[in-house]
Amino acid sequence: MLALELIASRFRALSEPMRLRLLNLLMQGEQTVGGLVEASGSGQANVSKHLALLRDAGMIGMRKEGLTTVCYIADPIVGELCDLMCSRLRVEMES
Amino acid sequence: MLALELIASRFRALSEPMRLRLLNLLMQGEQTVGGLVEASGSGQANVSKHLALLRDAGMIGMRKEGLTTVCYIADPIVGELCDLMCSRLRVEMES
DNA sequence: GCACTGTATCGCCATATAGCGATTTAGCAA
DNA sequence: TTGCTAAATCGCTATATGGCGATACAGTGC
Repeated sequence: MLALELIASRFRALSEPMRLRLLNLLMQGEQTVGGLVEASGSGQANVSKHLALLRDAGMIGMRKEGLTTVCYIADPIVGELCDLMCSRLRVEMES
Repeated sequence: MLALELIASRFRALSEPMRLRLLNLLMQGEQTVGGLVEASGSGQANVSKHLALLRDAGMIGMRKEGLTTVCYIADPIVGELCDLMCSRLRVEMES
């Protein structure tokens, strides 16, 4: 895959509100898929698909623990990118 | 618009290879739409649409100069985000 | 007025994907 | 084995969007 496509695909992983919500929840600590379903207010199938996409993008990790699957932030870039974007938006709001 | 949707829409603006290419070209200095069409190797209609999207996302600015339209990077976040993503990808490649 | 040029926009098609319910799969326990 | 639960996957629909050619619009010069 070309570099630009790789970069674009990672930005695309951050381009859905529901995925940002899931990442935000995970930034408070690791959680099970079920916990994320409940906390996000979305359907189980959707959350599962979004999490798989985030995993494929390398942003989160998942480990099986018996019946449940635990998710956690795997890429430190996630917080940095969101902080950068958020602080920039704050600047624009104020001006 | 909710904050998460705003943030998501800005990441989405960065989620297409062609738009990253246009931004990369503009990081070398401002250019006309026609110059970007030629340099990008894409069609005029597509480039125009991508540029309009980037403008709506606040990432570039455009000013009319006679017949031509000159585009320029308007948001300093563009370079930072791409640098961050690129350096992170380099780290992953090496490991 | 007319012609020419640079952009923007339109109409179309193909693809991607978010969301939903239903189903399947995997692991645990009786 | 059977049942139960958590998660993944399937099938589907609706929507969004990238790319294309054609067209419309706007600014310049004749």
